Amino acid sequence: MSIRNHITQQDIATRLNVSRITVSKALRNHPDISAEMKEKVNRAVEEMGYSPNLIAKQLSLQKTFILGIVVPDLENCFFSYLVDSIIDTAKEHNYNVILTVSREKEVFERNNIKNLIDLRVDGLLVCVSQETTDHKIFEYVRRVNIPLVFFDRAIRELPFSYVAFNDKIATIETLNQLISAGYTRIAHFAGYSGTSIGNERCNGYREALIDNRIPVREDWIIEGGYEIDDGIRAFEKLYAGGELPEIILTVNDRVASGAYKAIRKTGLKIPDDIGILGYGLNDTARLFSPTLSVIDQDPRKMGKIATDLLIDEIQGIAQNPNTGILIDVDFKWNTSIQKR
Amino acid sequence: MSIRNHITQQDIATRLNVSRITVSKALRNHPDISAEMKEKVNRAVEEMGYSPNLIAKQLSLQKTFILGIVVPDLENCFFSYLVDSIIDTAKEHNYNVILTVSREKEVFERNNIKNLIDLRVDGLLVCVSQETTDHKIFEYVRRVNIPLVFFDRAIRELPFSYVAFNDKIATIETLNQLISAGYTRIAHFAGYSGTSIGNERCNGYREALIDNRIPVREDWIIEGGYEIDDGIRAFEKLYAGGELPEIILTVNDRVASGAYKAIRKTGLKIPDDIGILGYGLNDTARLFSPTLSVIDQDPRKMGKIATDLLIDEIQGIAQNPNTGILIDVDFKWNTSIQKR
DNA sequence: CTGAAAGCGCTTACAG
DNA sequence: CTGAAAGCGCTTACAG
Repeated sequence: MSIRNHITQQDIATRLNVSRITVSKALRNHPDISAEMKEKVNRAVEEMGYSPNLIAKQLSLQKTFILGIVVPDLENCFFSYLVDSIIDTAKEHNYNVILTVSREKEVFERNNIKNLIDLRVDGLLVCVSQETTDHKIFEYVRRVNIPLVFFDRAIRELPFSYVAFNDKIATIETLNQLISAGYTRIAHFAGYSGTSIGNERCNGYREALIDNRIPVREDWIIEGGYEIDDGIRAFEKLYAGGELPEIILTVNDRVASGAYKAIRKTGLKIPDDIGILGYGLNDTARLFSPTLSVIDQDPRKMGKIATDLLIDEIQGIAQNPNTGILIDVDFKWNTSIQKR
Repeated sequence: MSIRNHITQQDIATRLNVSRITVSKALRNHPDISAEMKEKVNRAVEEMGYSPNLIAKQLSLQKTFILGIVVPDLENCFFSYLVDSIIDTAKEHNYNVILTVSREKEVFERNNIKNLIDLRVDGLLVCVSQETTDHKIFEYVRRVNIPLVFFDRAIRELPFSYVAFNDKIATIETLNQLISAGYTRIAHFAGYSGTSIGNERCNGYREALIDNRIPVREDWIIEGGYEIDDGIRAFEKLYAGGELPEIILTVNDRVASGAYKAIRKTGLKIPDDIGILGYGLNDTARLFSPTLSVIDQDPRKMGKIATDLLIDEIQGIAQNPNTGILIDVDFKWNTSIQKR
């Protein structure tokens, strides 16, 4: 066991022959205290290596300047970028961040939130796990009156603010752009229609075609999963069907990667013979060769908006503690689709 | 401003008509207290929605069960995997984690560490920024006697433990394997020789060739940077040289991606005409088509080892508070290099 | 301009 | 088996 060597305000006070209150006030630059006393205190702080005990401060102020985060999965770069941006934004406002991971498990999510409440974080940022159906823990959050903002995935019927991407609109706008450029034969490697992400994107795809009076071919909507192998399987199925589209819209970059592999195997060339685009991060897209075109979901933008919103609510600035913000998404036309 | 509604031990005590000490003891399962009293307390906890104030507990225990992390850059998947594994391991031991990012800036690093000390974390995990030259903050950490473990990048002359990859050995073993398979013409797209990573890897490359009596061609060691464009430039330079190697060893996956793009542009095929491998994560490598062969640095392994070591030091179990651990690295022979 | 008192919510010897 | 006392290191009215 180690013994910590921390100087306290009392130590400074005894050295300077004043009371600890004087030191406390001097440190907070209170008008009560003379400039020269503050000067003396600050010098002592330097010399003695004083480190203010924030735990004690938090206890007496009933405020921690800590935000609690719950993400489902840090191995997803999307979330790590997001967390990075949350930390950045929090820091601007002098908040620290305790990070927890739910691994998409409802139990972990619940325990993490409970733990963060016990730690008396000033606010919570949570991206709900895929499993979550029970709302009890969120009702508890409401009851103890801790501000919470959902990001990316929200439970919209609960009285909390949320920030999410406008996937459907983004899909429609992107496809409009491609269709205006002359593309009409577009297939979709979809996620599962059971998930909200898979659904939103697929609905956007359908709507865009219908809006442009392009018939929706059900055999060109291949529902799979979210992994590389799903992309491989989907393309094999499409290829077996005989007739090929000009462009494939994949539900994420991993599925796109699978499609690349499968396409390459047939000897077809991207983008000459077939074009691809996916939802994802432009940074990841650039690792692809040729660079994958992406409906670019900017996690940093989301992190900043969510954090600013939360801090506004903590500080009582926010007008409405139940705001929903949908972020617009940009399309990055990269070299995986020929310009026309 | 919101008013928090937290139940305290006192609230439970008044309801049960006992003193707060009795409640405190019951909650910690102290032998002093009767089973039925504990029963009553636990029921009250449930009914009243008691959330123990960990801040107060930390203050009186002089222990926070919080680890402070400083990473240079969360936008690097390597670090986010690492952080994920740190969080996992910390949780196993009932520790929470406050995460900070230095953005490779010495000032931020120093401020983050100071802030974490003020927050009275029980221990520190830090990956030193590229800029860092001043050791003062680490001497301060030593003086206040807070356990610290360096990971990935360490300042070895300081009296702290560290965990790092054995890049040089890994390079030599990987090249030995390729050379035994019959490859002898191997080029290297190196990082900057000024950085320890660039240096270690390049030295390993040279040593492996020399060990195998293969002449080192200086025109096949192309020093560049760590980005996609550096990979493109490097291959263009190599290609302009006329004679091509059988295999290129790139300093990371981004440089490998650049090489893929440049190679593809010339019409050459991977792996038929030329093979590639790089240092990196196998997960990222799988996005490449064909899948990039990697000297696979497992960040999860590093996170776990570093965290276990730190917690051992916190709990006074560690034998030697100045241990150096070098982690072995595996080679994943994927489809970007033909099997022979 | 300086300080004494009370409090934040917990824990830990110690006494009965 | 239960509780009174002192303490963790800070802050904030209030009094002088």
